[in-house]
Order: sequence, then structure tokens, then C-alpha cells
Amino acid sequence: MAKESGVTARDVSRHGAGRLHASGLARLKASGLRPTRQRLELAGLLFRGCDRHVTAESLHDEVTRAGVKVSLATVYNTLHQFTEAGLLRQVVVDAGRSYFDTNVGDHQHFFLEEEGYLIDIPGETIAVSNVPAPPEGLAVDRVDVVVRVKRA
Amino acid sequence: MAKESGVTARDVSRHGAGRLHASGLARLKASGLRPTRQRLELAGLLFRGCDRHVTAESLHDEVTRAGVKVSLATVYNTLHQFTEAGLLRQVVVDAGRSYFDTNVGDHQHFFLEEEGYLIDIPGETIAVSNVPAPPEGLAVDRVDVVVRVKRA
DNA sequence: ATAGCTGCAAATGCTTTGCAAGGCC
DNA sequence: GGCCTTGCAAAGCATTTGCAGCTAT
Repeated sequence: MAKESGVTARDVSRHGAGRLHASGLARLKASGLRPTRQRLELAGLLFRGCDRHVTAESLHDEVTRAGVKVSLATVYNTLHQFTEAGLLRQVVVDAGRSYFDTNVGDHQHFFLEEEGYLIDIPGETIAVSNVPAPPEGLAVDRVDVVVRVKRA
Repeated sequence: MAKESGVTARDVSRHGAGRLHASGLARLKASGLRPTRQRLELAGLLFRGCDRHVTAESLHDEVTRAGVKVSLATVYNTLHQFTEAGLLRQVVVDAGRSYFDTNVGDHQHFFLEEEGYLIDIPGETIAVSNVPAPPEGLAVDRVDVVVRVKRA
């Protein structure tokens, strides 16, 4: 029950504490992405200090509610650019809806299907053993674990 | 390299051997689904004896090539009905594309992203350990493992 | 015969491109 | 100032409903 607060704590320490608004700018520059107004705004929302799981739509709602005008398409483009730059990780849990995770480290997820809600599981926690060798000519790229949970 | 043929063998034994065209009818009746021409045709293609991974589009292509006229929407509907009836399992590996698996037993998957190709991993093979307790009020429903592989 | 379910056309909603405007060097 | 880039409108694609028709009883 106190387990998931451990996840959060881990990530706060990984990002450093507090408001890292500058971090958005730094991240963009380091990635060779131009620090446009929209990107800075989105980065500011995403990398505020703790891990976040967003969909294009949820992030668009958020940035709109913050009073900034950004089109949904731009949010999509930006999310993909951030992902390509290694700032985000795309999480596939639901066909027909893309989730993006600000925690790009090795970890897995709980997924509450009914509400479309993700919770991190630290990478060191879960262990997947006895993964068979992939068929000839193929190499393992990544192992994704999704623990689907329901309201009890 | 011979590993995946093991998977197939497992399923042949689970389904019984040879052409089980009748199996489609039996499955439909057991599920309370009316044995319509389209359903029988699709069931015939799906439950021929070995495990299959299909998308709505691939199955539609297949049934069309077989000379049967079925609309893509019907294929979607049928796949979902079969899934609800427990005859199929939906596999989420790719945002924006749904895969369906005729193997409804406990198992996991290799996924070759570049080609959209799935390979079964028997359930007894892989072990996931140390899954933390889900947050309060939630219960684990299923643990999905996707081993993403690439051409070496 | 008929009651209900099925199957498809049209619609829906998420996501991706084409082009005009904008920003950095 | 120039060139590449961005940001959004409009289009694209997989998927889902509403109604006419058919099927098993």
C-alpha cells in the first residue's frame, strides 16, 4: 500500500527536487529541439519534477486549461519529437490510445484499464526470468510488462 | 530455433489434430453465437488446428482471398464477439492496431515490431517474479509480457 | 411466422501529413 | 536576411454504431 509512494520518491530523487522549469529548456537544447513557446510550455508541464503519464488528449486539455493555445496536432508532434529525443517513453497498454511516460528509465507499469490510469513499478522490483532465446536472426530489444489491475 | 515449433505442437495437441472445421460450429454453439455463414467461415480459418495471430485486416484479406464476401466491419464485430465468448484473446502490442490470438491459454509473446509479427511463448516458460502488491483497492487481473525483438 | 440477432454502410475519433508562417543563425 | 523549422488545418486510417435484412426457432 505504501509501495507506490516508493516509486514516486525514487523519481523525485532522479530528477532532483522542486520546480525545474529551467529543466525543460535545458532538455530541449540538449536534444537539439528548438525551444519554441509551445514546446517550452509542454516541457514545463511534463518535467515538473515527478513522473507523469499523459495521453495527447490529457496533455492538450492541461495546456489549454493553463491558458495556452496549442493545437492537439502540435501536442502529438511534440510528444513524438520528445520521444525520439529520449525525453519520453511511449507506453503501449491500450490499442487505440497512446500513453507517454516521463520516466524513461527501466521500469514497468500497473494499468487500471477502466480509468486509463498508469502507475510505475520500479525496474529493479520486477524480474522476468526464463525468457526463451528469440527465433534465429532476432534479438531482444526490450521486455515490457503490464500488470493489468481492476477495482477489487 | 526449434523453440517455436514447440509452441505450435503444444497447441495442436490442445486443439486436437487435423482439420477441425466442425470445431468452428461446435465452438459457436457452445458460446451461444449463431452459426452464420460468415462466422463459420471465419471460425474455420481461425481454428484450423494451430495457433494464429491475426489483425482484423489480415483476416479480412484472408477470407476475401478465399472467395467469401465479408465486410471488414463484420470481421471486427466477429473478432470481438469471439473474444467476449472466450474463443480469442486480444493482444495489445501496438498502439493503433489490434491483434487477436487463437491461443487463449496462459502465455506471452515475442513481437517483431517492424513486421507486425507475433510469436507465442508458452506460459510455463516465462516467470515474472516480485510483482509488487497493487495499490489499495486494486487487484491484479492479468500480467502481460511483451518481448520486443528486432532483426539482429 | 416471428422475435431477435446479425451484417454492413455510414459515422466516429484518434492520429498523421502538406503547407504557410515563424524563428534561429 | 536566408534557410530550415515549426504549427496547425485538413486528410487518413483503424475501429465502432444504427438500421435493414435475415436466421433459427
